[in-house]
Amino acid sequence: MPRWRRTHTCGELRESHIGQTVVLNGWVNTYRDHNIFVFVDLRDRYGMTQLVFEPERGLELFRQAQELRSEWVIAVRGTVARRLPGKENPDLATGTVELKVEDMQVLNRCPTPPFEVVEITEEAKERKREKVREKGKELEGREEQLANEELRLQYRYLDLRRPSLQRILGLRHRLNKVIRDYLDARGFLEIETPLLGRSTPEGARDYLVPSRLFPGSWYALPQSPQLYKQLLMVAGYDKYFQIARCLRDEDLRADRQPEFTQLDLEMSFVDREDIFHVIEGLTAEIFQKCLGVTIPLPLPRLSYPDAMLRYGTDKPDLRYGLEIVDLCGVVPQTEFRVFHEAVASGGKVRGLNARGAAEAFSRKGLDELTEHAKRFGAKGLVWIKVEGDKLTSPIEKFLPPPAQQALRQALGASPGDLLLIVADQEEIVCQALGNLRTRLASLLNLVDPNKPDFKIAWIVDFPQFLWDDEEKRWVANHHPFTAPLEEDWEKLERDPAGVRAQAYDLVINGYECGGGSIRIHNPELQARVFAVLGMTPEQARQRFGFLLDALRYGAPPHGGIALGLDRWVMILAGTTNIRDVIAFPKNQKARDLMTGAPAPVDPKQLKELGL
RNA sequence: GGGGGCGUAGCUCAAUUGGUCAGAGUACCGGACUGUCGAUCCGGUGGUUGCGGGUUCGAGUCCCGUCGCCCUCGCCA
Repeated sequence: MPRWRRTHTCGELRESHIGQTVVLNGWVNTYRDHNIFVFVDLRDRYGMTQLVFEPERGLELFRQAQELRSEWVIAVRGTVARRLPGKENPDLATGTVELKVEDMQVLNRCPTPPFEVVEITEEAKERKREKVREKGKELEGREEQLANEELRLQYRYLDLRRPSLQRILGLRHRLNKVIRDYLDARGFLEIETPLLGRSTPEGARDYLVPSRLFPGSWYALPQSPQLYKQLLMVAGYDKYFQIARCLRDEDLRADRQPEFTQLDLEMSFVDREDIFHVIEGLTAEIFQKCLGVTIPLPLPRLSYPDAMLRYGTDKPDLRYGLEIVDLCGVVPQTEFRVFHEAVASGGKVRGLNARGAAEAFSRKGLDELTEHAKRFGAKGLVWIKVEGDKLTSPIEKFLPPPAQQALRQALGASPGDLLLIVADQEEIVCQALGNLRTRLASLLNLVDPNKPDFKIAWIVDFPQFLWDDEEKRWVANHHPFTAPLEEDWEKLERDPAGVRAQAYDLVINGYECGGGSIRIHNPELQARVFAVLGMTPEQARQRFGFLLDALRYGAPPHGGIALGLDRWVMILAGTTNIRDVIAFPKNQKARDLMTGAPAPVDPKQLKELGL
């Protein structure tokens, strides 16, 4: 091999190397056999270099070159040469030179791959289109499309050869490095915590691991290192972080995998502002070093109630407006029974203004919007088209002139606008309008996928508890160790719904990218919170005894946050599919199509585990 | 568990209302070609239309079931 060890990578050669004898190793990306020349684009993760084979270098070598096929692995030795004038390839970083091959070793052959690994850049496509146009031919409808994702996941090692996936994994590496450097420079310690732990109630479904030595007992894989990091605070490791794998046995989504990675972080002797400060600095650093984008600081903050009112969600996409407006004040002037009934029964009437969108939606389009709203529990959707000084709507006859005037004013309506209104219980109004808002943004192309735009905000003042109608009890909104706002402590027992938590989420472009809180460091307060959650002291002791004990042994005030790194990479990379940012992801049923996991095991293994 | 979408050649897709429709591009194989770069040109191989059943003179197309994949609701402290 030493004779064939590469001297350069496939992305490296430039005009300065002209005349040098070099060795390249890589995969055959494409080959072009011209009878008297063979061109090969040799690819590795650094780039691509054009190889030229000519018969005068030896017929044996040339015949070998004609045999080359996609994805063969080869080593070549040759002389770097300037390309002929006018034959440069502007799509390649190495496009001014080529390698005149003098010797070659086929390191491995490859059967015809199940799908093409070759990736054509947008620039190359555009150049091709231009060429076709010059020749006066019609542009053929041949657009590159990726093979079925199922197939690509099955042959993940082939799909991962694609430059765009290699770029994303490179970005992911860079993100990890920026985080480690940033936190290291500020005195944080990276500490690992166990994967085999104890199952805790509340929260997501655990992945369980049977114990061989204690038949019938189980470890749980961590949903997050939450408890351990609090214990580290008690232990005096006042600035901790970990890039930690977390596992939750819940159903998957486009932005959710059963195993994912968090930047887990915790600090002692801090309040919310200290956490914000660290994370805002880190956020700016990440965007600067990964994308060269400057994020203005401090980051804006939005209270949970405000977010719910204006955007219908606690993770609003702030890249566009379409803000929701409360219209309860306008209802008395209308004669629409549905509005009056909603308000009378404690519900809300709210709407939003899709500016200039009246033309964009036909009757059919409006029906589709209505269907969309209904999917989230709304009984209907009121639409109003603003046409000059006239309002066109199915409920027009219930809107006397004063009501029309008031609606226009409340929603800031101008001619050409489309107003959409939902009346129902508040939760449903929020869900319906919140989802309508994102739907409209997509239909109206309010977000340009090719123009990087990052709107980052903190969501604060979450409620401490939510009522679980199924279990008929209060559940922790964030988690049971979150500290309530001090001024709300007195409400704990008499008005749980009114207790605000010292919790915060970090939202980027509509994705929840982080969440954390100031924790409870006082065992009495912790016991009171457990009580609200319906846990008896005995249950609390049984489940979290070690934490309650630790809090008694000199726990410092502390708090922290966890960032969902997979989602960060998604946003940095501009993809909407979490599988694009994980080297070996699971499919939607949590299967690994490449290895076949999960799979049955040998009965012998089960017997050893007492199963 | 519910809702929606998809499944046709190795790959990406097409195939009026059920009626020579099983096709195109690409890949692959063979040939031509003195500078290509998604090479081009000529020719060829390649299909149990996911699987099973049904309706029909006739099913890729309609019906029922089933499997797989994607999106989504529930779920995800």
